Amino acid sequence: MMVECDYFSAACPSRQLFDQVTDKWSMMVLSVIRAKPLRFNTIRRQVEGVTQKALTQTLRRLERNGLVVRRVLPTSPVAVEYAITDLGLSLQGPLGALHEWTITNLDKVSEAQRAYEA
Amino acid sequence: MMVECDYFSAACPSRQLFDQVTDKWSMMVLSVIRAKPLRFNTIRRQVEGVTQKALTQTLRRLERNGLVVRRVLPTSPVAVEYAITDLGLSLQGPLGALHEWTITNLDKVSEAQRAYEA
DNA sequence: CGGCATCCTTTTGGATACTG
DNA sequence: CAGTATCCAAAAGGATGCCG
Repeated sequence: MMVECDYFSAACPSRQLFDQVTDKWSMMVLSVIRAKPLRFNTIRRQVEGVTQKALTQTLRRLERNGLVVRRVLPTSPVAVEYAITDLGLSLQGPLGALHEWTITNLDKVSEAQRAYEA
Repeated sequence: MMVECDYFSAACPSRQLFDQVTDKWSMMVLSVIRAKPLRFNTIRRQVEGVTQKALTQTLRRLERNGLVVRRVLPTSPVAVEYAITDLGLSLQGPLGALHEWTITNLDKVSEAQRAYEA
């Protein structure tokens, strides 16, 4: 079933989802766990600049939205693994394209910024 | 020239650009002015929920990044028109794809959310 | 009409300490 | 190791008033 949704309506539920998937850290987290599931502190080390608090929040939201699954491994001490889901993988396409855009157009944007200051 | 940029490095300039183009209002503003240039208050009315302050900030940033051009029409009282640039148009592809994703996967996400609460 | 400036409230973010 | 809880600083957001 397709949800009825006006792109510009404040009530449109896809607006909120859009905000969540374009979150500052979500894209990077999804990327680092794409190849294989990773543990909390491994992700933390790879995503430079993320705090423990922010990473926890990001992972919870990703999990809640079905983009990531959390698995507790019964070792001692416990290990926790985060894996990307099929839904998460399907998001990577659009997200990657957007990131590609930022890379390829960084120069044009920088130039525009210099022009703007003048 | 392609910028050297490590996706996960905190110093990577594309990170900041990514944050800016995935801004809450940017996508909607770019969409509404896509067909033809619009004036400030017209945009404001179409993008439901945006405040005057937020719209001003969004437009300034879009302009600064070269995605939008601001034109002052010498009428009385003055009219100000915002038009999308070629760079802005090139961003619409990836941005639109991402928005498409949110629409088509809203159901799956909602289902995941229900599952998560349980 | 299209803003900018100010004020104030609310949200977010970082740092630190503590726990199973 | 993988968090939660707390506290404080910083940033964002809304409301209002004013101006060219």
